[in-house]
Amino acid sequence: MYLRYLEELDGRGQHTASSDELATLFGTTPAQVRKDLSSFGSFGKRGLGYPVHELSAQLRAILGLGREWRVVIIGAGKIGAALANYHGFTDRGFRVVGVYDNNPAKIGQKWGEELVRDMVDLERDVKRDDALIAVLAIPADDAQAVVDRIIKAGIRAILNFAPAQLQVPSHISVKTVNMAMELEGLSFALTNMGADKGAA
Amino acid sequence: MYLRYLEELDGRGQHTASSDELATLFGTTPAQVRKDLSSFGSFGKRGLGYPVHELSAQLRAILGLGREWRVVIIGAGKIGAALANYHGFTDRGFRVVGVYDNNPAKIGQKWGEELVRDMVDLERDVKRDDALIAVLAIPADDAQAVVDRIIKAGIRAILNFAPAQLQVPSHISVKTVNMAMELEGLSFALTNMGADKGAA
DNA sequence: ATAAGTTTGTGAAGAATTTCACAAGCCTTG
DNA sequence: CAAGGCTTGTGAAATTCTTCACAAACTTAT
Repeated sequence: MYLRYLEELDGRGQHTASSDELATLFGTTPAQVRKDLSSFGSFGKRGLGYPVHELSAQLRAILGLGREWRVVIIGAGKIGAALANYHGFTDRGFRVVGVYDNNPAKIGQKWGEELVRDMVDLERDVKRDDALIAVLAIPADDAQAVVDRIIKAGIRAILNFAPAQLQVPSHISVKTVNMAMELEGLSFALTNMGADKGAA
Repeated sequence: MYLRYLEELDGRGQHTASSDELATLFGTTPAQVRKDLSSFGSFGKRGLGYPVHELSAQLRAILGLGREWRVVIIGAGKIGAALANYHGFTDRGFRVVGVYDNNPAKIGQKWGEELVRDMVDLERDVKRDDALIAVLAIPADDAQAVVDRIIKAGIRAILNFAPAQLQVPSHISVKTVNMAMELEGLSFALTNMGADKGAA
């Protein structure tokens, strides 16, 4: 989150930003900003603030965005397409090296610059292309079986759009995004407005 | 999250579930489960556990899922399409009452069961259809201007896919989903593996 | 009906996170 | 170069969240 805003400021040519400015920018407190950043190092200059451009670079390094990550997308549906077309994705060094589906009607079709491949080749390709990240955009019922396969093939992180909790060994990172759940959160907020002390 | 698993158990015909069972099911502790649920009421039976079907119903009520929420989708791209096609969306009572874009090439096109409408009609339609929730899937630069417009028209909650922090009055709920950020989190986890005590 | 075996709900303890507050440090001005 | 004005970095206090532990309560078996 810090990185996103810092890059925006950097793009506008702003050279420094104080913790106060950053805090109001994304809805937190100056103390929080300073504590967060201090846990990775001492980036600011007293009396002046944080150097926007330099701090951006530092954060990119911390996040491991200096290198290229090879990504496979599993499930040639709308979600995968949205991701692959998304600039903020390729701009960060995430390169799609394969798109997979098990629907014969989709296999072989053009899909952006790639062709949709058959899921049976998944393991082979993951190993050959050295992909470490997988985007999972398939039905919930199929998710766990596919996860087991790709982990064996060498995948180490999964961005999961299937509405299912995945069982993985502890050395595998999983981030699950569930759009229905996000909307349910909004429904809750709308339903309980006023009862609470104002949900933001 | 609780609701998702309880409905799954319910579908399998399971009548009760203990906090212990629920905890292992979605990776937390029994104490956490009991504390969480107890903050909304006293649903369990001692010696037996929680009644799966009844608790599901209670949670749906708490989340405000008993009613129909009318939703407008702004931006007739892949993300909006993915959402509208998604069952977990309509099944929860979220009904799409309009899809909007400002691209003349898209306006009037068929889009699921709806036609893509012109953004200039957004305010009028939101008021007329009494939509309270908006899904924002448009470029970051346009996001704030659109948000200002739809809030004036009566929108009270926003699911935001634009990579931008939205400024809204405190009575408006916003949930921002940023796919690039999720991937950056995975990149960080991969980069810092072993240094930490094993990121889950 | 009683006893044995579970499991909840919840105060209290413990851990983690956030906020406070201020010394130390940097820049600018005169 | 010294003084005044900001802003960071960080211990300590305050708050919030999680875990512990156990009495109360329910079910089942005999």
